[in-house]
Amino acid sequence: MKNKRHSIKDIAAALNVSVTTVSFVLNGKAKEKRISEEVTKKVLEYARSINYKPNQLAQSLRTGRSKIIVVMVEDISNYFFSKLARIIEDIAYDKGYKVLFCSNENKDERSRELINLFRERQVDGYIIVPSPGIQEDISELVTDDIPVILFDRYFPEIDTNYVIIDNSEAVHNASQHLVDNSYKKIGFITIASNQTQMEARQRGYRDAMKENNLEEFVLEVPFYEKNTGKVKALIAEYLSNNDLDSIFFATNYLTQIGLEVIRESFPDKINELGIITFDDNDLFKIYFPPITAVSQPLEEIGKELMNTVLKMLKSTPEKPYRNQKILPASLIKRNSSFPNKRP
Amino acid sequence: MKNKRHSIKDIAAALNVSVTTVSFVLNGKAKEKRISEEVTKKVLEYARSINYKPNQLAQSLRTGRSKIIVVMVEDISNYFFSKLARIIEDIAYDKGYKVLFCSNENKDERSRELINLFRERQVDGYIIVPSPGIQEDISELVTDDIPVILFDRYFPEIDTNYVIIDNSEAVHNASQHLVDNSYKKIGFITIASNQTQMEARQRGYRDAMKENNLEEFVLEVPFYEKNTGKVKALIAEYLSNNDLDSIFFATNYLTQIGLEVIRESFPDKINELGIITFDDNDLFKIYFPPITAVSQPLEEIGKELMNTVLKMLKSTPEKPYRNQKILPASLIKRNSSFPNKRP
DNA sequence: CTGAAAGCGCTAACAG
DNA sequence: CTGTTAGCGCTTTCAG
Repeated sequence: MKNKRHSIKDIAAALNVSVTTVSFVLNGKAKEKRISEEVTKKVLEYARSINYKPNQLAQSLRTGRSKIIVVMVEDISNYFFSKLARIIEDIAYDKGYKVLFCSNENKDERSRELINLFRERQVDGYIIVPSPGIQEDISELVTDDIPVILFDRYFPEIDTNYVIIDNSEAVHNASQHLVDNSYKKIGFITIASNQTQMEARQRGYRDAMKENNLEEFVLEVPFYEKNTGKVKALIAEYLSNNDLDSIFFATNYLTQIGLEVIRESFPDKINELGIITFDDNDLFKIYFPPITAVSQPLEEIGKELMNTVLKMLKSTPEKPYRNQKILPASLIKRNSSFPNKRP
Repeated sequence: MKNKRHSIKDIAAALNVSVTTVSFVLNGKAKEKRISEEVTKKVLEYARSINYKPNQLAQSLRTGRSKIIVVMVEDISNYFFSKLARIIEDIAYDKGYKVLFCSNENKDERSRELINLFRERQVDGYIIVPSPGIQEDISELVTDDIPVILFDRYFPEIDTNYVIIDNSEAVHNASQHLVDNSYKKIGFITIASNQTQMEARQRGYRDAMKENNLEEFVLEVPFYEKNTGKVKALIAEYLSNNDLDSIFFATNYLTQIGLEVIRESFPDKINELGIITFDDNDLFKIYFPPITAVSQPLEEIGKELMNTVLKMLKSTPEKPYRNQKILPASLIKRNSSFPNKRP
């Protein structure tokens, strides 16, 4: 039952035409190359009948396109990225592309390794969440006319395509929402980072506080301490030193750690503290209390990203396809940000 | 700066040797083919100096190996699978393989599509979480001598490699843990499914109940109703009809839905109901109460899977590499299963 | 309208 | 010990 693969040559031989003709027909160039209706049909039918599938490898070698797109994110096991991966996957397979996912852990070293790895393997395009210091590698891709699009964050200094969300606006709105619900001492826990997305978020918070004449309480957790108990200690200290009535977590995993701290050290506060988190998670909905979250439009981001690379793939270096998209995020209001809905 | 790629021919020309020599040297066959030390060194050094990278595509076309492994899971955005993906990714890149992740949604149709898609693209090996009815497609892969390994569940009828965990044992232990903590009316909420892993889990529960002379309360949620509010209704109904003192959720997403139901319809019960879930999640740790979970050894599963495909890739049809591994799961005990640790 | 043939970059059998 | 050469399967130019 091992149906040996058919090649274009087999078809040509069986039908007594040349491989050229077969190739033309199969690539939809019959009209253009003015192949007779008759032959065209014959080839098409025969190809169907033996269930001919072109050898992608050979095709790639010849055309130089691998039909592979790389999606490099910070951590594929992160809720936000894995959900997005699911969406991108669907679009890609639909369009005949394969997608390689990989995680750079927000480290430049690893990002570089991965980019080099994939450059060697003639990947067609890159969708990247860039780690802080890889502008150079990114611009190299750009100058080499390799389709690359950034998302989640970008480098203002270099002219690339990107899809991001309006972080400052989103955080600004969400902060205002806390103010509207009469929270007065609003803390903002974020990562010490000068990446665009984190800076924008902090700006959104600070602006909102200023507009409302409220004091700013920002805790910047050093980035390299991710995963360590030190972050917990820092947050715990921050919480006891400031008598906050609400907290805004600027990122997914800080929320997790923060909630852990609250659970362990201030369990009674969980039902009075106002809480908002950046990036939603299925489980926040069912938390006690359900947690208000800034939610990124995953579906839209995924589509925008894929459509853009696809278009870039089709464009020429002379007239490149440009797309720098800023999408709005939405605020999903749950009990954790309404004092009157507590406990 | 656009450093045009170097080919093996360039090297040969530059060094005045033949491509064969270069190829042999570069493939580490210098010794075997008895190439002189001198030439070997010369080639190696020159290759280094121009930063030569072989064209994988050409190599693949020639050798028939793409160096790509497919990992097909139910849903890559599921916590369990995405964490695992992260582990597999690391091992694969380390070994010079690329990994393609894809989600079959536990649907046969989609599984088949994907398998066909990848067969056309000469993928080297498959790591698969099989949907219920694709035994045939799997055995086809097996009889065609294509490395495939199943995990999470398997088909007893066909002789494949697999990596699974001891589901019945794990659930049995966990159930016993509830009994030991003096829960008497223990409910078991699962999916109506005859897949091995679900059957084993239910068996583990039932056995434990029998051994302790406790009544069995099983709710089987029809599979196709995943994602609908109907599941919620079923669970709500089940909970009001049975005055349970504890619940065992047989799967990840049932826990989420179940907790949602409890939150919405029986909020006061959250602090008395004993709760255990199958498959951990970072957020269960910080829930109120923290939720006891059966946790699969992700790291081990990932390693076992990758090592196995890699070995299968190296083995011949005559002496295939066999590996059917059953790993133990562990119970992470948290407050939700201790009546005395509840407020 | 169709075919011959070159060649993408690499491997490996065969021949010195 | 090293080189010649025939492909892997496909696309595409050029020549009828």
